[in-house]
Amino acid sequence: MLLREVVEAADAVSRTASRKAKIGVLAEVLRRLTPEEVPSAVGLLLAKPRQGRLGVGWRTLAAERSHAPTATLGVLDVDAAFDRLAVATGSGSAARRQTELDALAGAATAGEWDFLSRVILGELRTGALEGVLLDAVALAADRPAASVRRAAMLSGDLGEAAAVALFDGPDALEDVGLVVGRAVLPMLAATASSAADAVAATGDSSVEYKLDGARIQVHRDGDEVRIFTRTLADVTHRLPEIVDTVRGLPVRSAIFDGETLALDEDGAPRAFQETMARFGSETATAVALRPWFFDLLHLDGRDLLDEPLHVRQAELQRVAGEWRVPAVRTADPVVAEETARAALAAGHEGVMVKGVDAAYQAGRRGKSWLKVKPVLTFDLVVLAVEEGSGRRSGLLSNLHLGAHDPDGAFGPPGGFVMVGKTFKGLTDRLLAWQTAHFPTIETSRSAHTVHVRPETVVEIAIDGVQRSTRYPGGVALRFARVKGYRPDKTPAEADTIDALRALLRG
DNA sequence: TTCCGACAGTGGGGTCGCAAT
DNA sequence: ATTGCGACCCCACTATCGGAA
Repeated sequence: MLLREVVEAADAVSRTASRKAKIGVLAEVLRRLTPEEVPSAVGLLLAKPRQGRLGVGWRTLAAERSHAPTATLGVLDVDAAFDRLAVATGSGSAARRQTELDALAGAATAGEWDFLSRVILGELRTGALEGVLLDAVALAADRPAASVRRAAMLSGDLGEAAAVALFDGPDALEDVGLVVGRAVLPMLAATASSAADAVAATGDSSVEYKLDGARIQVHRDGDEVRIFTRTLADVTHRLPEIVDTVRGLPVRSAIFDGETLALDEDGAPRAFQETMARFGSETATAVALRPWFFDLLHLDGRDLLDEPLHVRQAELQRVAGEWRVPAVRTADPVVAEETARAALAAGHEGVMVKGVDAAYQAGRRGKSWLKVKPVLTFDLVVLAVEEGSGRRSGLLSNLHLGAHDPDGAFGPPGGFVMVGKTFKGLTDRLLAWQTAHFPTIETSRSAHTVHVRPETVVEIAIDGVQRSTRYPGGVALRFARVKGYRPDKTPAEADTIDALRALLRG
């Protein structure tokens, strides 16, 4: 298939808001692919190349390039070019990447290059990603969407599931199952405002400590152990101590779901940043990571995915009890709240509340898993606003937030110290208001940023703060979002940098 | 007819490795 | 040695479509 056909389909998908129409367009393209084209075409349509990330970002793409007058590139030509980009490494690789990009751009029309650029950056913005494409595969292959979804989630690869659905017959699709050693998409959680509310929704529940680390999925098959992240990257080589731990468990084969984090000398959890410094490093070993498991998807030849949580937990307790996340089974909101308080007192993030009768829904953000974390709010002052992009083009979106510095510890007394940005929590109405308001108090303007007089107070919710080298106050907001503007407050009444810094020591 | 589940999009801070400077 | 880029950990929230109720 020609790349042009994929690009035209993507353009058609962009032009309609109707999901059914998007699905129809995509299904038509999928039907015309050959088997060997399916994984790369799916990679293009999801802006997730089959090869993974190509080591090319917006900066590398910024160079001016010339294009072909007519469309001759095939889907497999692009796939081959992506192969060459993905393997470019070592001294001189940046120049080789540029050469390769020049060649690809030169073989593509201007419209095709615009599309390929978005694929390479990983942001197609056509309003169709995994969810929509999965339905399109089901339509094109005339198979139940649930079967395609299950195959995609259990193989961790929609491209592979699509190829099976389209070409290998109904039985082959149903036969795609859990394989020890092959990563499965992890189940995700929705948010609840309190442990009591969460238990009210999930009934008989497992209330578990929510740890502030990195998600891990650990597979063991005999002596072979593999560890995957939430996005299914293989990080086995970085976590030898977890490999050893799992090798020591009394199982032949198993798939564990859990979290890993670093503890300090007293056994208290270290800051997320310290866990990540170890988790992300190829060489650091000074800080040990330990696993905490909360689910078991497979044990000694038996898939447990469809078993209720309490059955999976009983098996987990039996084979890896000492590595389990602390958990309390209850339907009592009072007990759930007590557990949440205990989790926080032990230095953890909050709790997860899970219905004990629910199956493991790979890749879904279901209502049977609810996360509960405390929310803090602060009144801060807007220092600047950035122009939005995509659907926020033409609107002032991302706010620069400052805390009051009455004593001048980080600048002139009575000034404001930037502590973070946020674009979250804004409704269309607030975006429109911001866009009208901030230019009226503009002091200067740089490329995409309007700097303003520090007189607009906004209430911001955060999960906490972290140490920062980026911001002058040494502290940055974590997961900041707008709750609403506070026209009733003056900038002098805003919360102080000291109040935020105090959270660092909390 | 109204409600709500699932999705897509919009970006946030921090950390690492690596190549270029 | 330092800097900039890219990948990837963590993540919240709103708008929208279309099936469920």
